[in-house]
Amino acid sequence: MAVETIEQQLQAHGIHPTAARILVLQKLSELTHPVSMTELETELETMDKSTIFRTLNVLLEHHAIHSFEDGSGSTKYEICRCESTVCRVENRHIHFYCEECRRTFCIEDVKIPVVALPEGYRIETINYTVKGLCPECSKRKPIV
Amino acid sequence: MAVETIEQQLQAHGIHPTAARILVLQKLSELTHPVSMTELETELETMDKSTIFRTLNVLLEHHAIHSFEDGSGSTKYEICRCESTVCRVENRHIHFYCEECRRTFCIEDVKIPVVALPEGYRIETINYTVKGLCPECSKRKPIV
DNA sequence: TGTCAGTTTGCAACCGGGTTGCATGATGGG
DNA sequence: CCCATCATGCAACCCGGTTGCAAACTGACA
Repeated sequence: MAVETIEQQLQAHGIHPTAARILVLQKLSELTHPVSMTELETELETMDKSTIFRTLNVLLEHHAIHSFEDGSGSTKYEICRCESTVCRVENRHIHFYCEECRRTFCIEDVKIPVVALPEGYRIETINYTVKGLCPECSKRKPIV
Repeated sequence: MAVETIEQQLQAHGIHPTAARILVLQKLSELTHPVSMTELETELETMDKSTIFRTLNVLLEHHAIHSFEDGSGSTKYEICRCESTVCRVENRHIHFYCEECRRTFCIEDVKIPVVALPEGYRIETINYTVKGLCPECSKRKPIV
């Protein structure tokens, strides 16, 4: 993807660029790890929770960002770094949730394996999250 | 697995069989689809929410049942039908969540694809849930 | 069989993520 | 410049999940 401003990214996805949307997308593009709504709330103190909520939904609907559940109890959001405006599910990477330190990792190198479903199912998105111990915590904990 | 009573199943997993635990496991073994805590609550009217909650956790800890997040917002539970008392992740089937009718389907025939993670990660469990439209709803909705 | 410690359960209250209604504020087209 | 429309903040709410505590139960031992 060519270098472009946040505003251009929004417009490319057909989203009317407002201050809130620029700020949220900006923040998401800065962060190197997926964040929850609550984390965004603390990052963007000036912005109301409901605004963040609605902004994230707009970004999601227009496929400017992804969301997924990692089992931490709160949905995580991350910017979509696809070339095109539509991001195919097989291009998305998997995530790892550490049950010890409760951090969520992007495993950029590993893409979501796509299975074949029985006739009739229409796939919209796939959630592939591995849970366990991250390398750091794994070292500290003995093998059972 | 040989035919055995719910009580025996509990004991096989090292769980002290109490009335509540038998009822919950009983109910889970009857149901053919994964259920949320709330659904269990309505199924088992006599039992308190907190009891169900704690019971599910006991069953989970002892690997008598599985849980997973389907993106509906509430965790789903289903009985573990593995031969052995430990259920390997590659034997588990995937789930499909219909965004239209909000039902969760077991796709028994399709097992969770297991990926290789970078050095250091210790895998405990994998959540693989496909979201989209189920065959029924797919028929009713035009292709975009 | 009675007693006691440890376990299980129900009740009530709580927490926090997510969601909504409503009123105000910004925006862009005519 | 004005109005319709969209975006935002505020406050309240909903609901799944969680916890503290006291009462009920259970099982081991005397």
